[in-house]
Amino acid sequence: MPTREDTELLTVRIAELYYDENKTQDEIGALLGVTRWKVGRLLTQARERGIVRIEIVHPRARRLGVERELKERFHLVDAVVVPMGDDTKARVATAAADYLTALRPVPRTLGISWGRTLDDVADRLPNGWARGTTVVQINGGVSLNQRPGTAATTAARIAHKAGGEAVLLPSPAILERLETRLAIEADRTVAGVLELAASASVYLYSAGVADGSSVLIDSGYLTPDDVTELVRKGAVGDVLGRYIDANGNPADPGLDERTVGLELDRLRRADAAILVVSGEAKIPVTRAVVTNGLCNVLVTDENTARTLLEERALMEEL
Amino acid sequence: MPTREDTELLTVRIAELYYDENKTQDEIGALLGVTRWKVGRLLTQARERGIVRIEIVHPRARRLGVERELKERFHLVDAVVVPMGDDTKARVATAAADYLTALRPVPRTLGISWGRTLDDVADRLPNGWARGTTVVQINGGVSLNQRPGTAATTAARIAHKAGGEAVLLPSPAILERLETRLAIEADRTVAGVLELAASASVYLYSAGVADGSSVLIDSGYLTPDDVTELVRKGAVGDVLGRYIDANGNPADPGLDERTVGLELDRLRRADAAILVVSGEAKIPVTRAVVTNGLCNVLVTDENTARTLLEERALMEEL
DNA sequence: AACAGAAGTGCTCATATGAGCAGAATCGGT
DNA sequence: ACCGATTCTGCTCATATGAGCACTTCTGTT
Repeated sequence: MPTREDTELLTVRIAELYYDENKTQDEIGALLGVTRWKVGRLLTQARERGIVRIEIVHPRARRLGVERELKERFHLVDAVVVPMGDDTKARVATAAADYLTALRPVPRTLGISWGRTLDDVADRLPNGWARGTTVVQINGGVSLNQRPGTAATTAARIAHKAGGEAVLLPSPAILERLETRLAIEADRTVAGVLELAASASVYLYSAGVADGSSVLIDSGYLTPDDVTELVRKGAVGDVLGRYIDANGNPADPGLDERTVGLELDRLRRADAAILVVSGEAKIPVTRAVVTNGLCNVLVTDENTARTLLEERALMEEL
Repeated sequence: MPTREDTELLTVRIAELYYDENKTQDEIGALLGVTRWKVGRLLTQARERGIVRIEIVHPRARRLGVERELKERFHLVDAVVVPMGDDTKARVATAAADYLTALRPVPRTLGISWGRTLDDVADRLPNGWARGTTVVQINGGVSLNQRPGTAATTAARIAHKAGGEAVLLPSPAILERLETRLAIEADRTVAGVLELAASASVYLYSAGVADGSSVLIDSGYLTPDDVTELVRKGAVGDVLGRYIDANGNPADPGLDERTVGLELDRLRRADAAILVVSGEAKIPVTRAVVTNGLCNVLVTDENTARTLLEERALMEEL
């Protein structure tokens, strides 16, 4: 009787002849003394069982299978997953730019956050990616930043490449007192921008990690101690400058009320709320965003995607 | 006009849909707005240009392409090349065992050398690999070895698994004086074995490196100094206990005349002279054997094979 | 501007291949 | 040892695919 071992060896030989030598299944059958149907079946098995591995090696390759799983498990409209590489972050940014360029209908108004990731995406958008799209900032700026103007230039660049207008949010990200926030939001300019932001159909944003590396610390809005305290309260990271816990709720409601920018709830009703994230550290925030409907399109790397899916799979086993 | 970049991206998308999503070329064409013929052509390109990489992942996988090149360049009857892995040596041994098992016609008499490699091959031969094949040792034994009997047991094991008889060569590998060698070869038993060895149709042997690691040093036939001297004379390694230079000639004719065993020339006229080698260190001997017709079947690892081919390619560029 | 050669395109047609199915072989439990 | 259930096998047939071929479109040269 043919043992498991034998069949496997036969399968390997068949795979070699088929994929390396471009022989036809018929020829292989004749050569190895099996029917061509068996050859076909063993080839299917070989692919299924991973003996034959077909890989697409390209910086712009995607992981369609993982994307499908993500969409299904997290009820997303779309997902873009790029394979890992030494330039993973760049690949994710390129993928986001590609996605935005291909997005139909082309958004009349696009709301964006700011940060390193968004900057990378702006870099990679081609000129003419849209025709006359208005780009509006959806969370408070970084006037205190060492690299002044980054937030503003990101929006300006994206708008410029679309042949459209950039609308900046002339406000700090976080204010010291609730009253100040209310006052500044009452200001006609700021109110107008926020209104425009709320009217956008598409949002593109990233997320920050709740640790010492936060841009909000760099920018002087928070101290490292503030962040430690936030983490103690359950914060996993920030979206649009707002720190959320694993359930997608503000980790510190008091702080949240002093934060200027789009309400997170608005994201749930957007045509496209596109979260762009990459890197091991951001997995917890990403999970929070994705499990709580704070985005409906996720652009990320394979590692992040798979981690999210694994955890979810484990949970379902209970 | 479509730029190179565009086409490449299109190719990647097509490859993903075809290989990851099992869509038909027709469907892909419709989906991406190109004719199905273009889809087919781009897929061919993708394979050629390495964007799509198809790999057979299995310890018993082989490298048929490299094998073909080896056969052609070195005028071999056959070549077996296994992919690298953490168990490369084991793979090569298994491949040699497979080859021997599949060899037709089944040899009535098989001549073998001894050593670690041959031992590994013996281990991996299945019971009943042949029916009644006589296994004869073709070079002097290792009576002085710390692990006594290895050489004898190798032959015995191979013979046993074939349901045949083992014939051992009861002689030291190297003698101190030419006269002694002549005397021992004149002895009826030894002469008989050598005659039988010369009558074999198939030979299976490995090769040794000319350095301190040589089994002939371990066995006490040579001192490290002897080997250093041999290297000075151009020795690259030994085959059947005989040290050869890059041209396949005895590195030290005097020594060669004191070595007991089959003449290397006999290998050139064998139906199958199967060399089994693995490992970076053995590349020089392998090259010597292979370029000088001292084997007509080579069983080795991918690294060795590719190195031999590259060198050859370089030479041809001149 | 004209043109030869190369590269690319859409097509026909022969062939390779997978889906689906009925019968054979094998398995596992009593 | 029996029989029901599953797996395996060889097949038909519809479909997917690559080779080959005119024809078009570039490209670079005079």
